[in-house]
Amino acid sequence: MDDLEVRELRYFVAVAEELNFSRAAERLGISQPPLSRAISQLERRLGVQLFERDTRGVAVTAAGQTMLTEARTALEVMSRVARRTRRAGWAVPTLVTTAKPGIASGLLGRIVEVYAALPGSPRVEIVVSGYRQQADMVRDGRADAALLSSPCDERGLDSEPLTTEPRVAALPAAHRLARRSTLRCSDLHGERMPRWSGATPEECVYWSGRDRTDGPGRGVGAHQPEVTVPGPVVNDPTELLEVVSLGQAVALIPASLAEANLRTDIAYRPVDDASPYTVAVAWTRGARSPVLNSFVRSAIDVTTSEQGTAAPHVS
Amino acid sequence: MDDLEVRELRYFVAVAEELNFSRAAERLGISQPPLSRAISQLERRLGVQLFERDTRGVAVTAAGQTMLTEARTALEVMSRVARRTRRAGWAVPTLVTTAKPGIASGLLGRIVEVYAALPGSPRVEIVVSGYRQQADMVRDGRADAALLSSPCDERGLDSEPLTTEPRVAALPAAHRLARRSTLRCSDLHGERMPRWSGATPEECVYWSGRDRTDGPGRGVGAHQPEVTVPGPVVNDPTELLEVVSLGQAVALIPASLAEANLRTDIAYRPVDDASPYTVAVAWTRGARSPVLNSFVRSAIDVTTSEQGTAAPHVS
DNA sequence: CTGGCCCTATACCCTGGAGGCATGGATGAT
DNA sequence: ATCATCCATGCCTCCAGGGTATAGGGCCAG
Repeated sequence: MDDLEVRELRYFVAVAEELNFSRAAERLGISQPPLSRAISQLERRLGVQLFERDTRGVAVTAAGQTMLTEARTALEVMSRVARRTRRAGWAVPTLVTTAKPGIASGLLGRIVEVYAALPGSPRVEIVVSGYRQQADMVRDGRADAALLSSPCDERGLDSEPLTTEPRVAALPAAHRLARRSTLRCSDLHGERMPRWSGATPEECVYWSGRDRTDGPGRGVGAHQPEVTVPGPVVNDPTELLEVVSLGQAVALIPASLAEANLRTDIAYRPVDDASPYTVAVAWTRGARSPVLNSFVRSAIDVTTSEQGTAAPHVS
Repeated sequence: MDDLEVRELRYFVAVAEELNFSRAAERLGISQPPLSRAISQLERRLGVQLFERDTRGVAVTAAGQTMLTEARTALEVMSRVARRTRRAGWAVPTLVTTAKPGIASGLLGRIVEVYAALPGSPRVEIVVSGYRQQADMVRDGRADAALLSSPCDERGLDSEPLTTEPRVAALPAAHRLARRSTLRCSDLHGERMPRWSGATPEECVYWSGRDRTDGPGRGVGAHQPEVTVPGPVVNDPTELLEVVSLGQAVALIPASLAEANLRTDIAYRPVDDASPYTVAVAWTRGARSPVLNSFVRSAIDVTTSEQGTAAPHVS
């Protein structure tokens, strides 16, 4: 019968995240009583109890939990509508692409160069985005396509792999593991791993050699708890290597990065069972306009032609 | 800055579909002037012209076209939030499944039987749904899982194939093609094909042997126009065979249906290049709760064990 | 036990905006 | 020329979302 409104979802999410009506109200820029009322009305309309109010704080019920995830995606989709439409209305049709710093100026730049040379291709914009922002930018419509470096959260996106390369452990030259010629993920358990600035401590596990994404289909995999330890925060690859060199952490990095930074104070060792480092081009699930198609095609063409001429990896 | 509201999206979609403000307003249950104003405001807020009003009717601009698709999915997601949450709030946790009539009572019934016997499995409900409603029911949250018979529109869903079987042409015994031992899709061009009640004439092509779904990834396929002709409307398999027997149409049906209905007045002939008839279990993209996982597992188990003992197909 | 403290819920008022009604203006059909 | 059709504008009404004030109920310090 009655659909929910965006406002209600925002209110609900705020309360569910703050677990406190007053703080949530403040965050929303309204006062507390209207918020209480709105949530009550919401619960009454849905006929479902979303929160367990027990006088000292608020808890989310099971139903509230499912609503929370649903509401988050719904809000995402709603904001995407506006962004996409605005962009579609631009006088000059523009394909917006994004990637993280190193890739944006390198691979993405080359792809765009090839793509822009095609007849009929629109204006292309390259946005450099920060830590793991790429997927979100595509999801909420700020970008049409992105180069993602795995592992990352590809929910809601379609993607096509471009390059894949093994990952190696970067160790201080004097590290005990540096004497081994190859390693396994389990060898790194207990080691401190650098965090990219912007990453939460939990996200550190992404760099511990396992993919976050569950395998599709039958892979009904339970996650094994990771036992690497969050280490110092770094802003760029140079900083990361510096931290390793100082013995403050151990990092898993793509082989090409190791190649480009051969140093006597750092030992690079292949990690056999680490998930490979891949770069993929991604776009909104289901969006397959001609413009997007030919961009994806360009990305594939550029990487396959480069792959053949690439230098051999360090061993 | 300012997010759109659900109401605005509904208004927009109504106008875009009706291409007429008055009719759209009527459909929305409001009068025409507020609708005009709402759309104007929407355009002003987005800074994008959505409609081309040229005094006699309304046309959708390019930007409006993209907004239309975005808005449709957004509305879908919004209504899903409410449905899912309501369902999650039920006192008795329940897994809702759906399939079309024949499959619901047969395969789905057996799957549910197996699943319900598992320890810790919740209450299961089987909803019988009509023509191609299954995917929509999962998309909008009325069902958790569905058995889809291909070809069908799986956008927004994850799925896992269960059974696959060839499709055969059902021909009147006296039909000229009945003298051939095998056919190809092109042989059926120009033939009348029955329509399932509820299907639009265009959807008739789904039964003409080609898949609607574009191949994923690099398959940037253009659709070939189909040249089969919509025939009489039928409600169930028996009716379909009756129509064929009377010489009013020719149908492509799964081999098992042919097997179960061997008749002297109908000839079944394999069609070599028809896309196979497959049944898949599908669920909302990304939803992978333990409950859902084990249901999918049950579905796979049941079909793989049945597949081995299945009777051989007619030839 | 009691008085502050920290929550959320209730009561009451006020205002912005959604919607109805009447009408204007433009264009095509007859 | 007249009418029909269709979208836009102006004006009014009314409700729901929001603010302020306050009540009510646990928790803790003294």
